[in-house]
Amino acid sequence: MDAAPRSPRERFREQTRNEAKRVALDQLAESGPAGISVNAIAKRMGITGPALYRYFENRDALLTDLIVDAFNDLGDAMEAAAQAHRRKAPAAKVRELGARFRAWALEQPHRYLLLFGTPVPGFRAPELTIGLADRALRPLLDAVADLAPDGLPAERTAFDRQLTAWHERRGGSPLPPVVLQRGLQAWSRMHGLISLEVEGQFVGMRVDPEPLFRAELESIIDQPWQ
Amino acid sequence: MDAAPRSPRERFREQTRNEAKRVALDQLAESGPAGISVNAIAKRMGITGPALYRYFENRDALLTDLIVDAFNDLGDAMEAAAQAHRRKAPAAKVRELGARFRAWALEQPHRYLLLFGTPVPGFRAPELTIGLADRALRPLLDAVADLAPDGLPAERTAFDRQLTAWHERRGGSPLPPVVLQRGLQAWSRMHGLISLEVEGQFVGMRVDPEPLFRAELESIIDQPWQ
DNA sequence: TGTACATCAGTGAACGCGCGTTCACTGATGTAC
DNA sequence: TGTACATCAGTGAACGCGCGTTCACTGATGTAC
Repeated sequence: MDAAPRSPRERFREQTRNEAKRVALDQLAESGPAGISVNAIAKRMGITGPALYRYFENRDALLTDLIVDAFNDLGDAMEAAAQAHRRKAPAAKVRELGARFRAWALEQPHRYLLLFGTPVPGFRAPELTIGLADRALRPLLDAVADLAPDGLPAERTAFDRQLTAWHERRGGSPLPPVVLQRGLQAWSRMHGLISLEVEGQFVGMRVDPEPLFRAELESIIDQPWQ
Repeated sequence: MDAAPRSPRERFREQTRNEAKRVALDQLAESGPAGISVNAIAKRMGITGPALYRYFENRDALLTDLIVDAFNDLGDAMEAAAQAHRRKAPAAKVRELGARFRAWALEQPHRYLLLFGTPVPGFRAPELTIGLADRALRPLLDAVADLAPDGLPAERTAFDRQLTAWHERRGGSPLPPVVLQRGLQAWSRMHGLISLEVEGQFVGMRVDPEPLFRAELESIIDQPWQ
């Protein structure tokens, strides 16, 4: 988006900002959201705490940045995968995009939790994350929509209306409510398994979540459209 | 389990302990896990921080207590529901138990997150919670198992073996792996929707998660056994 | 190319805060004779 | 029933810690003439 950094000083600023964010992610991975502390990050970078205030207005601004970056990163990954598999059949697309989503989450679980986990206490995510989240999930929801046959019924219930309104707000071209519901179902099923996995629930059970995940994707693909 | 409190002093101790835990849950609801602080709880109770050390060895012991209580409470609720609906058909049982699970989670979302949410940073849940979690989920998994027809195939893959081993460890009588998988699927689908709901993801979308949840229960009931 | 000045990254001291936890104590409550 | 003693809930001071954030400063880097 932005043009390349202009002056050397600007370039330097950007480097430092990025390093701070990288270190913040390390802290997040090691100590959870509470570990993202201005002083701790600065110490790791070999500078003093107050120096960081040259780069971020305050701790919340830094946190917001991390979240925005993570959504963008996930969004990039999902769009790249959509692009890579664009010629495949809808079912195959769902498999690929689902796998990509899970892979992204497992590569950096702490980041996944930052986006979809328990809200960081005392931190109110800004409105803009709604749009970002939508971008990250859209390719998969589109692939699910492609599974649908023609001739599905239009709006019938109040719930259907909510779905349609939501879809309109995000600027989607009209789709039957059942399709939208299936999209949310896909998201929720993936999230259920991934969050249990990322939180370590399967470790104690000594069960590999991967086949479970694949089965959930198949269940989305195979589920009849009544 | 335990006999009634013996002396007046013991009774008093138990009262204070319970009040501390009640206040801790209030703090949890208001400020997240980080809000569960010895000093803050004591202040709310109108005593000083150190006084609480008469009742809990340290902060972690208090947290552990909260988790154990919550698992037991959920376990009680699920077993009571299983008892109440014991004469119904399997599908109806799954509906009732699923609804009970969600209701419990929504009644006290912070407690649900304490059990199934992002692990509290720096806090290692003791082994015993595994057994407690199992008790809480068992009635529902049993109901799902009751849905299964006879003659399902036995162990075939390495994954099947993991499922069987897990089920054996929890002391269950033999069941086909597909059935065990279906049970985990039910758990994961419920958790996916509930955790998204509890974290407020549906608020911004203005979509009511309740029909989605009911649809997920139906999907568990209707899913073919291949 | 050389000097004068403006910019700005980073420092170190300081602020008030809340945290978990220990310790020696006071004073009320319960127990034994 | 009355006294002597033991138990134990709760206090208040203190510990060291890390937090976010401000402020006046130093000194290096970049810019303009």
